[in-house]
Amino acid sequence: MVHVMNPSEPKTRIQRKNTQTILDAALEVFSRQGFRGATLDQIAAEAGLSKPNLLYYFPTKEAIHVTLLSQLIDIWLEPLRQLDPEGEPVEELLSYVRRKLEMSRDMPRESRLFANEILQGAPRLSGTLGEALKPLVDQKTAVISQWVKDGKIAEVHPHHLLFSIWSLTQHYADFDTQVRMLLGGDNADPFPEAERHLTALFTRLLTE
Amino acid sequence: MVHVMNPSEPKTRIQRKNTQTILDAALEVFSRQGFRGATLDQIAAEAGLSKPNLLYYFPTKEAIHVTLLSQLIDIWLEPLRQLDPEGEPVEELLSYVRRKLEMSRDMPRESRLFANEILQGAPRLSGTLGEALKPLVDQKTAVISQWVKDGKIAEVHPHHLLFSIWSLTQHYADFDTQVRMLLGGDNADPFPEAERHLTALFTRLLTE
DNA sequence: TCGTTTTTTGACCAACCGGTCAATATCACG
DNA sequence: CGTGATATTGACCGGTTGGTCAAAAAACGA
Repeated sequence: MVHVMNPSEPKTRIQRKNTQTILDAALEVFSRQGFRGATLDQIAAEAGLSKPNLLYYFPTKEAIHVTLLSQLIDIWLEPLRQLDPEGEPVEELLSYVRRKLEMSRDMPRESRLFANEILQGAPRLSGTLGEALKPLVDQKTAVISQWVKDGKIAEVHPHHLLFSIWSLTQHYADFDTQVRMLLGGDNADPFPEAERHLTALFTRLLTE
Repeated sequence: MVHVMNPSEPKTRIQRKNTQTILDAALEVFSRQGFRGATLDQIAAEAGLSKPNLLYYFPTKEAIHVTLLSQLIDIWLEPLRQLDPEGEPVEELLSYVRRKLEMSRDMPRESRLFANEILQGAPRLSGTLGEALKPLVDQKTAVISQWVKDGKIAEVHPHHLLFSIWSLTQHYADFDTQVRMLLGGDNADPFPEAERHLTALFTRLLTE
């Protein structure tokens, strides 16, 4: 057998290191160029490996992409999973916003990879989206809906509340170029101010 | 001279029609695939023309893309230009939100084209962005800043307020696939509910 | 109508693309 | 050390891509 089929359980130390190097380089390139726009040569150069060497660890270009996306889904949904139905509603939602914003700050490439995929109509993600994302969202919107009914938070449409949280937080990763250009010449970190802004925004929205 | 150099002033009726057909097809393809992911064959097929015929009207693939982007900038900034410093602050900002949301509904391809370009680091747009977008944003944030000082709207960071408006409204175009998937099996139009949601959100944010 | 200009296209090209393969280099281990 | 398994690579391949060109077709104007 030539290709490492299960990257999460590589046999040797070298395999573990190189599969990780490749995935990291591929994340960099795919997140900027999209699937079709990225080339194996770009990924190989970014990884410091030769192109045939890439294809020693992954059978195809698409296999690299699929591996990245399937790893992404779990990471991506984790903050929403942590939303606790038993917690204090406003504080739970504000914590969720904070966690999502931290992910935009610390994992902007993952955010862009996801954005690229959705922009293209989610051709390689629609399956996973329906299986993993939708059930979780249905479950959590039901929780939010109950919070509204109980008068614990102001009246909001649960789905559109989630859309708002996603769009506002991911904007700072996906549109980073525009954000930094408009916030002035000094390359100050926009995230502290973003956190204050979003905290105020959602506090006013949820407590009315 | 072979190529039509100024598409806004074509000589003949055929040129006007075909340049427009090409730009429309290119918008469809570029907005989904990004610049590198799109091919001239795809655009030609979408336009119902032959590939050499495309290159009779535009010298290169990049020229088509640049033409689209430069046309886009004007359309894209128009709603912000209409923000009237003399108007009623809250109503002005809510109208701006409404105009941006209408653009997401009526021009989703333009929104995705813009998103794709920023995601890639705005390599073909950074110039125009600095010349056209930044001055306008500086001017309008000053207006918003004054509104805050005068106590006409609640305290908000002007730049981040604009980022919020952009991300929330454009989300419904750029992430349309995800939005429709999560809002349930029936393909109901999400925009009426989105407008109610965003109106409530910004009303609560701005009037505190 | 006929000659000129504009438009369209089939055939073609060099560069690039994802992927293969046999040969080579390196590693792990008794 | 030696030897088998693992890892790496240069050379190569067929298909695709952006772009060219000369010739044909269509539109236009007198």
